[in-house]
Amino acid sequence: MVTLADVARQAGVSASTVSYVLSGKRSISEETRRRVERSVTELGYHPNAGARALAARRSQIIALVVPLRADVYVPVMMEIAVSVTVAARRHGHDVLLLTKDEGPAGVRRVAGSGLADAVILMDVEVDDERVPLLRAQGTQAVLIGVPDDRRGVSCVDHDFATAGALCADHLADLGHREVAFVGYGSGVYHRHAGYAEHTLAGFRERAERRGLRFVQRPCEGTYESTAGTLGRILADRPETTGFVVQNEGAIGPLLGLLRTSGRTVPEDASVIALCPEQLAEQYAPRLTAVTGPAQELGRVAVEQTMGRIAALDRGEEPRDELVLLTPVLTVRESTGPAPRQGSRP
Amino acid sequence: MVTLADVARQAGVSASTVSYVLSGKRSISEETRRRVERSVTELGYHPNAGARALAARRSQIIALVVPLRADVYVPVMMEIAVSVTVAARRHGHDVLLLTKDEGPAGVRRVAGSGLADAVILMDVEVDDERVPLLRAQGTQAVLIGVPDDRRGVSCVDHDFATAGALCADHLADLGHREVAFVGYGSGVYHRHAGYAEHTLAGFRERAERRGLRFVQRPCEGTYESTAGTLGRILADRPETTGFVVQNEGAIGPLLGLLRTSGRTVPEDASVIALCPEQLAEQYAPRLTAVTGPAQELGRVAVEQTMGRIAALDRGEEPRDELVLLTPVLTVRESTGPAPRQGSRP
DNA sequence: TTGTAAGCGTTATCAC
DNA sequence: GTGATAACGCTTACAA
Repeated sequence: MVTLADVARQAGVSASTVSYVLSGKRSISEETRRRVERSVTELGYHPNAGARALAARRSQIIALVVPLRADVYVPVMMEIAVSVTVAARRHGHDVLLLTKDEGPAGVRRVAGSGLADAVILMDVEVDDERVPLLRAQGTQAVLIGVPDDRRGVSCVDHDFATAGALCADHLADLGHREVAFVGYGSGVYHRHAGYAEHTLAGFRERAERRGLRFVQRPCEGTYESTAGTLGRILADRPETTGFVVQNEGAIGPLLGLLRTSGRTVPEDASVIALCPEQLAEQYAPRLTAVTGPAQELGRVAVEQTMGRIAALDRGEEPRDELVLLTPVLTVRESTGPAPRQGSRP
Repeated sequence: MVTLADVARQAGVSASTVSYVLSGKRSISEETRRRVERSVTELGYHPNAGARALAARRSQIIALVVPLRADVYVPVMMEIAVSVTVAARRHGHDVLLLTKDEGPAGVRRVAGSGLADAVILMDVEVDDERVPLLRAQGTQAVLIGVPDDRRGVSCVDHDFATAGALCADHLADLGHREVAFVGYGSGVYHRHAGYAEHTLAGFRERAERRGLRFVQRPCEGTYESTAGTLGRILADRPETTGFVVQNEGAIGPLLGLLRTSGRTVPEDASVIALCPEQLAEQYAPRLTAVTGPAQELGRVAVEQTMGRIAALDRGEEPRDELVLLTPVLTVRESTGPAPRQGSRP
């Protein structure tokens, strides 16, 4: 193994000079710099990560905790993980992959041992038990998701309220007057999951402002529950022509059931989904959808992480940020102008 | 930060004793062990990862290189990544996530700096440029996939030949006599991608042995190419009743086209896919499919990695293994008995 | 069974 | 602009 000392010897300078050439933390004469850089490449020197971490008290590693089971749509999770990795590399950091099933212990371990300089958590719960631990440990952390108490950490998430509002606007723009919001199972709302509540609130507020009549119905996402949900909607409000679906599991069944009930999409009924693009593209007809920028999520999380570490290096207290990313509406084939009143039998 | 010395002081023993209690590398009296363990928990001691890596010359980290783009079906990739992480933890190791776009440089960096003790590569090409580098560096490596020259590394992959054979057997068992293999685009075969060639060879060999008549047709996986492929098959061999599809992109189109051509699956034509379970479950009808055990792939890769590291620790030369995992055939709704001869118009 | 001490390869503080 | 040198926190012969 090639060490700093080896490079120093062959370049005819001291070890500290080599170190400073590499870190750029003090001015070096052109002459010396060149000699050192030459030796570095000639010998194929790579600074030892352990030694560096020990001396600098920084590992240049951030830990990323991913959910073990696919609560999130898996390709999106992967997209976030990869974008975190790529962004971290741009900042000279590497990413350590942890699974959520290690629980708080995993976070304690990597932060406590100095293995990671900071952690990024995915799949955050409103009362996530890892957050108080992070705070107590003084571990720098960024959450992808927003817990109730976010003191001591930074957060980034989709702007669900805007997502909901975009749906209401789009349907209103198309002339729909009577619409339905097919949400998650009622359990999700009972535990006050932020993404579900904010979406609904954003939708509701905008729908009211635009003068839409609407119903909101929970839905478990199975075929049966979707059938039940849709049946009730059509029984209560037979004039409903616009549907907003947030529950990904309900999309397929809903499309099938609408067809079965004799309604053509988008001629008789418009459907707009809150889901990833990949998913929206996959149905027939392809779905008009509101989608959050998954890669941005990872990139911003890394920026926030770096910001916190930098603050610490300057001896400042890191700021607890909250960034909400604006989703975009992509119009595809599943939405169209509202049918004329009474055109259905 | 709590250090070894802190623990030693409060337990009234030397630093090395604490170290040995923790590593179990020499026998310790019950009395001492208890005192040390008590201090460890009381003080909340976590061994410093950098210091440990520096002194032990082992980071207890393995690097996992994942493809950046979804050449592989993403959920499966994620499943493998997670299973690698979980398996590594069981062996006291952590996983560093690298993306393939860093190329050979990434591998050189993490191994050269001692950041990782070994690397696991996904998405391996037959003439992968990272393999010679690994060999030259003496970096311990395990590949998920099999390159042409696998000297100096261990490999684990699906047993594609068996997968192909299982397809032939199943169709033969159901009484089909005339079958078609819808493969990948011809480019894949021209560059001799192992998974494609081995599957086809396994299928062919077994089909011949079972007396099946068959054609093999490449297919790019788009709707248009699938239409072309199927059209040619039905023109050349109108009596074809069994289809094997390896190209995931071609599955949806094929099912749609068979329907359009007036053939009902599985009454008129049987379709068997080589794909992940999740995908097979997702079509209507649900697909009979041959699937490799993705989680096993990750687990075995980690076992192989640990084996190589252990060999090194014993001063032995690590053995270059090749493990092929047997896929399983799951019968679902897309295959059935061959229709009676001439039952089609 | 336990202790002493010499590294491991960097970084960073002092000096010059 | 450059060079000694003392940490950094742990592992592991070597002694006792």
